[in-house]
Amino acid sequence: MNIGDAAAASGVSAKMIRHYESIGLISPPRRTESNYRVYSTEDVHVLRFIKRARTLGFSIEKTGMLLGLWQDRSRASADVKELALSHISELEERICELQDMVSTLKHLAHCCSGDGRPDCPILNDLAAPTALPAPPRAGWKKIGTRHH
Amino acid sequence: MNIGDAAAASGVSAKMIRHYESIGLISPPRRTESNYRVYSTEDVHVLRFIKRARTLGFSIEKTGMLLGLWQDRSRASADVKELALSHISELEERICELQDMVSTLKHLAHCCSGDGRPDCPILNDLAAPTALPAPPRAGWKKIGTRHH
DNA sequence: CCTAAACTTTCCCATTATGGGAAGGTCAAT
DNA sequence: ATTGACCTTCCCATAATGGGAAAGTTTAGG
Repeated sequence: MNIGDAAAASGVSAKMIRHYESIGLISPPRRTESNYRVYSTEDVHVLRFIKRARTLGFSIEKTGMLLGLWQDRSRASADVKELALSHISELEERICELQDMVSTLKHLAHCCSGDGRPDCPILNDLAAPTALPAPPRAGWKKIGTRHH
Repeated sequence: MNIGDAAAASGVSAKMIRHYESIGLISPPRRTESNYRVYSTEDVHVLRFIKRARTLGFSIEKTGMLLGLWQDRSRASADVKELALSHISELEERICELQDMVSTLKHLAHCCSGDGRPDCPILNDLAAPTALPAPPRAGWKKIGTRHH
């Protein structure tokens, strides 16, 4: 099967198949005499595995680890589970960050009349002098006082 | 004030201040005779505004729009609100996607014994032949049958 | 006054994952 | 033989950020 067929059969674009090969996620397939890549149904299984892992949000690096575990018949399921759990944690952290943004924005939007008048609590919030963790370094010089 | 001070006062790194200038998000500040960028406290306000917008997850492009509205005294708060609401929608969509991943993964991890045995529902799921929307193109040729 | 440290400048490169597109070779069907 | 659909490699682009080099500037200490 050529790369286009493997792409259609796996859901991974031809472009990405070549990319995965170039970064070593999958091994280079054999080639026809005319240099076309040739894939087996086994290769397609691997590509689907990758596709599914990516769909679940695993980075390519972690996908590679999962692939390694998958192909290691003597793996411990504990290793896989650990990978999955740490990934869940990362996802949940990102969710929290996004939820924080949403709740702040919802509050601001709720307070905004949303009519033709210019006054806007959303802009006011964005423009509010936020207390920074580290205050400016020792008194800045006034601008325009330096001459060389 | 030099760029380092503006960075400390705004929470935006010097690197990013230059970057924002290069993409036109902020206007080029005047320079000293020795070519150092000079910032006013007004510039710092702008940078803080950007920082806050970025913290709330607005893309740089949308941040630029917000900045434009902020500086337009005759804006309608409805425009700002619309921007905010559409941003909220995007965030919520991303949250949903992440939550889908998490719930699938939690289910799989729950089903995984996580011990020393190799059998693992997580890997089984990843390896499961997923039904693809578009099936492979008309019957692939068997491999290795082509000779030129 | 000189030197060293701290700062600034520009420029290039890396990241993550994906796609677009060009230029050229190959294959299959008309 | 021509045409259209493939394939190949190579370069570039995205979004936002940072790292680091090489060179110039400023400032503080001695």
